Amino acid sequence: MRETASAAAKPYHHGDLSRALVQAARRILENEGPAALSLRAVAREAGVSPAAPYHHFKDKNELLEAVAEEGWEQLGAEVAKAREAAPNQRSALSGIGVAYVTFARQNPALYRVMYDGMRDRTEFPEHAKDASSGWNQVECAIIAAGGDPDPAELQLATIAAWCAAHGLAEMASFREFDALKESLGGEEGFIRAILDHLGVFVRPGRDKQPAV
Amino acid sequence: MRETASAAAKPYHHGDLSRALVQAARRILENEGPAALSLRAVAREAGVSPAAPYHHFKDKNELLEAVAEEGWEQLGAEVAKAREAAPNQRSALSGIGVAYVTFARQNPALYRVMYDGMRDRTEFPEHAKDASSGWNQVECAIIAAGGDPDPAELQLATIAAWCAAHGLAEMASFREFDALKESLGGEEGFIRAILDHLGVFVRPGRDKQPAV
DNA sequence: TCTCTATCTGATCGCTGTAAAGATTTAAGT
DNA sequence: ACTTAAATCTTTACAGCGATCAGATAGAGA
Repeated sequence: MRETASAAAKPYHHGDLSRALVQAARRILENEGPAALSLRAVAREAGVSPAAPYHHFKDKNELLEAVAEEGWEQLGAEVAKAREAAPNQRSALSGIGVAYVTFARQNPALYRVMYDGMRDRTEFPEHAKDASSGWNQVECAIIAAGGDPDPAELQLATIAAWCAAHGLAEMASFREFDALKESLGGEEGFIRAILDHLGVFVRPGRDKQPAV
Repeated sequence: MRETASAAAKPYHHGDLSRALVQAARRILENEGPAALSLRAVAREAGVSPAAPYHHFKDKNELLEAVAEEGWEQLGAEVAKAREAAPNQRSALSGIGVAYVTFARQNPALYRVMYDGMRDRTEFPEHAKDASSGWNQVECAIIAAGGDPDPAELQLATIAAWCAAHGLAEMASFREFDALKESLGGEEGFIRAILDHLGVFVRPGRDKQPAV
């Protein structure tokens, strides 16, 4: 039967296309922006006919979801890196926030695809259930930062943190704020200042052992 | 003589098409969602040919901007209403936050158009410069709530508040949070809890005279 | 009245997403 | 090895989209 699509060397007539399509899509996103991301353009970029993608994705949306999925994984990895790099559990939360917004700022087209996919749903996306997901990591960091929240409180705090980071990710692009950014020591200083102002990422409490 | 958009027999010249187009667009948005909002559909809904809109708007984007503009005005009005209804200056900020998110939740398609227009810009939109704009009202409410912030602090606080509200507006649609919402007394309780958690809308300080 | 200009229509172009049918390659069963 | 079934890719086609342009129409001003 078919192998689990994870291994590479899967020479067919054109290789394992579904992966190539996602990569092509990301290349177009980076080079030409979200507006240029048509299914046909992706097929063209991958060197196949316009109809070929339909053997791997139900429709354009499903391809975009695959692209978004990769984005969420990458974001999760960035968050994890920031968490590990933090000197203590409390500052970990702050680092996560900065990492999140920085990722969004550095991959604006990808971030857009990630959220465009979410806006059509009423169910929280699957990727949040992975242990390595950004969402779970924020939860763990909140627990680790102390305060021993009950489940409802934890969910509330996580939602709040996510709202702050996402909101900032979408607001940070305006030139209008350039002067303020400069006075705060550049982009990262700006991000940190807003997140600190929102307070979610610097909760009171004692350090604890890492929960994950 | 021109009839004021009040429907009548259909003359060759519509009378006030540009307004009718915006209204048609909003009707489509409410009834069929953002995906159905094509220029041709708007023209159809307004009863004109597909090319007619181009005599009033440079392209589709310009029409959407007009729709968004109306949305921002409406949002500004809701915010103003909430501000006036507040018993004191400090609770005004909280009321503004709830009004903002509630507006976004009750007009999701319109809110989407409003922000889709923003995501392509690096300049903060014009509507923010009006005294009645939501942005200016948040600034005034922050000043009125006390704390005497210097300009940079004021800008920071306003951005932070906006991030929180926008982030929440986009996160509040997930069913995953239904149980939490219920336990917090419904949608508004949920909104208030998150915003309170983020703290922006309940800053310390004494009441002051209204600044605007 | 005649003309000018703004507005609206109709036809058209290139692009899009998607479907259906045919071709080709790999895998499975004997 | 030979046949058959399944998976993959191409070709062709269609309807809808944004946009342009030449021409029809109507109201305003001379």
